[in-house]
Amino acid sequence: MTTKPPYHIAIVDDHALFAKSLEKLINSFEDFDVIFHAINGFDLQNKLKERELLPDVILLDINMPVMNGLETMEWLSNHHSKIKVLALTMEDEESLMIKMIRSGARGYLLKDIYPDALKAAILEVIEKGFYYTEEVNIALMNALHKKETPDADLKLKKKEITFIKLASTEMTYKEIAEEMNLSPKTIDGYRQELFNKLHLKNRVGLVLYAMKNNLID
Amino acid sequence: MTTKPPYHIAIVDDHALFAKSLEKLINSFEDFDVIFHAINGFDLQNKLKERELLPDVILLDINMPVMNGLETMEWLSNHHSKIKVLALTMEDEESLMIKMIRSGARGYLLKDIYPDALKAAILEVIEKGFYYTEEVNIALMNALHKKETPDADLKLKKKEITFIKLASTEMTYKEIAEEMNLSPKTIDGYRQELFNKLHLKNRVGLVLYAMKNNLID
DNA sequence: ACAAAAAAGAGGATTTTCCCTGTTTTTTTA
DNA sequence: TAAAAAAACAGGGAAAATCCTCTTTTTTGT
Repeated sequence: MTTKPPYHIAIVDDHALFAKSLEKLINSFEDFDVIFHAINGFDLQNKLKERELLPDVILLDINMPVMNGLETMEWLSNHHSKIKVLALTMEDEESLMIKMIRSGARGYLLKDIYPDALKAAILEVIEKGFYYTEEVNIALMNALHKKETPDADLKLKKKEITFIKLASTEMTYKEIAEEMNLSPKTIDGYRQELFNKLHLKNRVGLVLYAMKNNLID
Repeated sequence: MTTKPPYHIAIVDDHALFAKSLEKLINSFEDFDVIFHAINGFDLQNKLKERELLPDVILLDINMPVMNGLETMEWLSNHHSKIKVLALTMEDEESLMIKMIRSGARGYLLKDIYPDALKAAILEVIEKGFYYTEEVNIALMNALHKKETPDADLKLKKKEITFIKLASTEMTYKEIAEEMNLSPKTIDGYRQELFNKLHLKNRVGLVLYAMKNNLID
């Protein structure tokens, strides 16, 4: 399966100014053609359905409000595994990087790279199938070498997430119990369970966990 | 003082990919010319010093690591008050918006706007001297109408900030007291004082305050 | 140097959080 | 449909956090 120029690119990013600028930049590269722009994962799903021409490469922003990069990546892996995806993000968070790659992203780029690097990355993804920078390699090594604390991707239940969000406010547990229509003792059970499996010492730890995992803010 | 085309624009943003893309976009507008790109406030200072041609408008990103948008804006007001500055940011935080405008920004743009809106904004800044969107006007109104709660920019003492940072960890107050070489009772005083003046109900509130004000993370 | 202000510290009581070991109820699954 | 698993709930106690009023020490302004 050899892809031939012009290469078709799609951009998924909720910041129109960035997306449109990027489109112009990429179109200025020889042999590259931006075929559409989606503002989030849902929009991407619709646009992929209604078009017969699929992109060769998708540049996927990770931080989006409606359907974020990770969810979108998982959907893409299941429905369009042939399309190569380059994740695009503002900050390099190691854990997120790992998750994106595990979900099928072919590369991971920070938005502070220079245009030439982007062009090289897209080309490499098309030709070699992946593009890994030094940072990504280091993160991958770290992930492999850590025997303990896979800690990162254990799944929380809906009620646990609801609880964490409420615990990350000024409400008391009693108030949270009322809000969730559960006994304070049940709430206490949630708390204890979460403390145990997330290795937390107190409620502040829970708030910090919520922050790091984008459950709040 | 009438500015004539071509209009000279400078971009200050640490994300090279965005900055370079934006440059291409703006250069594609008629009568607009990007004369340089700086990656933060310091870089901007240097570039303004070493050039004889000054920009008419600066597009200034607010979230930068080295010298952020607000600090840069204040320097610009003092040293280059004739250059019009449009603040550019990912998210609309009302308090930050107010601060930027108070420091001399002529307008405030979110990165999710469309290119046409950017072009219109730059033109309006050049012609009318300012560009205020609906959001900014609302924020300004809110700021004016709020008699109480200037709440936002009250000054915290060094030790209070140290305390808040430590309170935003899993340490107990006793441990924090040891860390700061103070009696637990003194720490309790700090806590109470902060609760009172920030209108907080508990320690979680303090952590949330620290988050919102970038004292942590 | 001295009064005023700010910072540090204390006593003591109440509430909330935290922790452990259980039972009862509901849901899942073989 | 019976057994197993998960979810909800409870008692009771220790630790931490919260709240109030108050005294002592240090710093500051003039």
